[in-house]
Amino acid sequence: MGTKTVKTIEDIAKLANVSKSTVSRALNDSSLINPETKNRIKAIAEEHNFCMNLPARNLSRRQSCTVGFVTHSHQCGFTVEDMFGLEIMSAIGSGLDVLGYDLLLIHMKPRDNSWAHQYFDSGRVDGFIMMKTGRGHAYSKLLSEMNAPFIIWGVPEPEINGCTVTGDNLSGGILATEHLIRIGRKKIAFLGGPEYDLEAQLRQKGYETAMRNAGRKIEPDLMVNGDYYLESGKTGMQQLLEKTPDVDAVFVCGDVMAIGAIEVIQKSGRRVPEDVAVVGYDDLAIATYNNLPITTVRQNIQMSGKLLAQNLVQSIKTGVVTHVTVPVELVVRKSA
Amino acid sequence: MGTKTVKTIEDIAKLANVSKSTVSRALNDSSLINPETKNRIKAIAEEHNFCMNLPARNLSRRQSCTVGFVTHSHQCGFTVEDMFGLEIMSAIGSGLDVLGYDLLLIHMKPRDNSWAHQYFDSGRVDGFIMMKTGRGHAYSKLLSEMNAPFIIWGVPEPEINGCTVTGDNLSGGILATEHLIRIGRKKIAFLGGPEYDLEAQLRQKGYETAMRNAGRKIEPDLMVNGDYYLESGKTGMQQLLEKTPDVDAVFVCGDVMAIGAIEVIQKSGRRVPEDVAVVGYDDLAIATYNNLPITTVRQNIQMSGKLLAQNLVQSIKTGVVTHVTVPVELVVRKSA
DNA sequence: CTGAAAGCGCTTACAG
DNA sequence: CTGAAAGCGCTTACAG
Repeated sequence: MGTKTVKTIEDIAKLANVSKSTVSRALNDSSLINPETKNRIKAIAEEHNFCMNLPARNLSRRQSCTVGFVTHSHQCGFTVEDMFGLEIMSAIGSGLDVLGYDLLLIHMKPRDNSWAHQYFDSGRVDGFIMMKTGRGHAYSKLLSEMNAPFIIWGVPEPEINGCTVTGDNLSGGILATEHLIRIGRKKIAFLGGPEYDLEAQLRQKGYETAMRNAGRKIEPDLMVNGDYYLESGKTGMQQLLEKTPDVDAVFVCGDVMAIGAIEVIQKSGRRVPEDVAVVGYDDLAIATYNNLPITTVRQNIQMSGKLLAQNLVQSIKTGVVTHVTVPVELVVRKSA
Repeated sequence: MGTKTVKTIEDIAKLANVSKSTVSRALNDSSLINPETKNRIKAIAEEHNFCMNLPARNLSRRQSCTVGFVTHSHQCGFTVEDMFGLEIMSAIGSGLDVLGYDLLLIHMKPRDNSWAHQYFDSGRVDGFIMMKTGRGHAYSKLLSEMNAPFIIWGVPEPEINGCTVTGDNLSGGILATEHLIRIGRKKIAFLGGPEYDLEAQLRQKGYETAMRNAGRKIEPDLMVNGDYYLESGKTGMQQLLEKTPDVDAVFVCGDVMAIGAIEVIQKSGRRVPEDVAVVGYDDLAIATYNNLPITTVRQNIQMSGKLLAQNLVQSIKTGVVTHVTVPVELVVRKSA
């Protein structure tokens, strides 16, 4: 509770000698209002530093102008998805701000699907934003059944009937691989994501495309799957080194795994990038801040956040379902 | 809008053949209600998957059950405060959840103080959480003038009249330094924060305390200020190496700066930790994920988030202003 | 224990 | 162009 005396449109109405209907219209820039009256009212509001009660307005309009960002609980420390998600969340916030929407954090607990009802049916949020996860389908179904607008960061799939925004994974894979080819590497390996992961699949496709375009063979011994965690970067790289000791480059599907890979390479007595060049993916903060700054494929996080915001709000307002792909770019640092 | 037919307490009232007052009381576990009636109503609500409209309840109760987490815009990339803040935000979310409060993200723009009015006077949030910044005082004053409850992550200061939660910086400094002494280092340097920063001051005091306790001299040549950014870790370490080439350990006031310091040490031809041991501060995700995992002082982020949540809500409800210090612990990894 | 009524602070047909 | 009135979906004195 503040200490101000002018707190409702009724207070303004009295000061301006009009009805609160008129104040409401003036403050909402209704075209029905006499311009002079409107300006007079606005001036009074301004003078008193008036802020309309938003919950009341929202109740009346039956909307919340708020969207929920769905996160998992971070009890067990951070994963890549968390880090990437955290960075993008910030961008989403800016994007929503200019649209007059707010961002609410929603923590969903492990085996609890009640968050969707709790936040949507209660009128707390008008829609949801979530990062793609393995269980994306389940959540997507849940939300569709509730008729809740939502948008997902991830590759569009037939089963998911909400909006999507994703990076251009195919181009990303090509860019990374072409860079390694360009700097003269002969045995270029691929350290991927989980098999079911569509983003990783596309990055792999990019890798294969670039290899073929350069007249290279795709060798199964040069390809291994990871799961985006640090540990899998280490074990994956270990395997690659064992199968192909003279490997001289690796395109790793995530920056965190790339860090693991670099560690293993160095431990094996090889130098990065001299003996083995490493390209990562995502351009997380740790890519820059790592001891050996990582050459990586940058996802345009600012633009992605903005698009997630805009397209979700559009979907809330009109029901239009969109799918967009955001361009990526190669950022050359020291690891390749 | 969902597709359900039972959406208001009035719908439930009809089904149960009672008034909506009674439904309201039953669902709110009022002691006035006949237990049988209460159970009957609850069963009906359950059966229809009923979710009360929270904005309406909040409007009626004149509260929002929402607190705002104030962040800066991240246009120019991440800084330590951002990374630490991001991690703690997640913990705050969990903490608020069990109290029935929601977390709203507030992006404040560079030279714009309107966020406070916009979110508080509009009834959008009941209070604020913010990370300590150089301009903490200004914001603190702003919020106090509005009578807005708030809590700050940072060292309490007379000018700041809201709640605070902070790590035990003094102990942190002692722990880090004692570790370096214990592992036999002779020339232990201190790479601090900005001079005005109270947290860094306390860490420095911890360093000095541990040094004195061990009968060491405090040598100005072994101490230099940084600003938490990567770059200052590099330049700071550079200076230390020039002033004291045989420095064999450094306590760095932040993990990001520690990464910069390690890079400079290695570039100078020295090994970490063999030639120069490095202890960081914060235990950010990057401390683990760094190429050379960093020995650091862990701030208990989970507990801190929980306390920030609990004490702010308490302050909202009762006006009580609290100041708490959270214990820290040393995490030994590879850099020292 | 329960209900009718007023109220939270807005918006918006409806009437003028 | 403006206002009186009903309504958004709850809560909570007040009366019984």
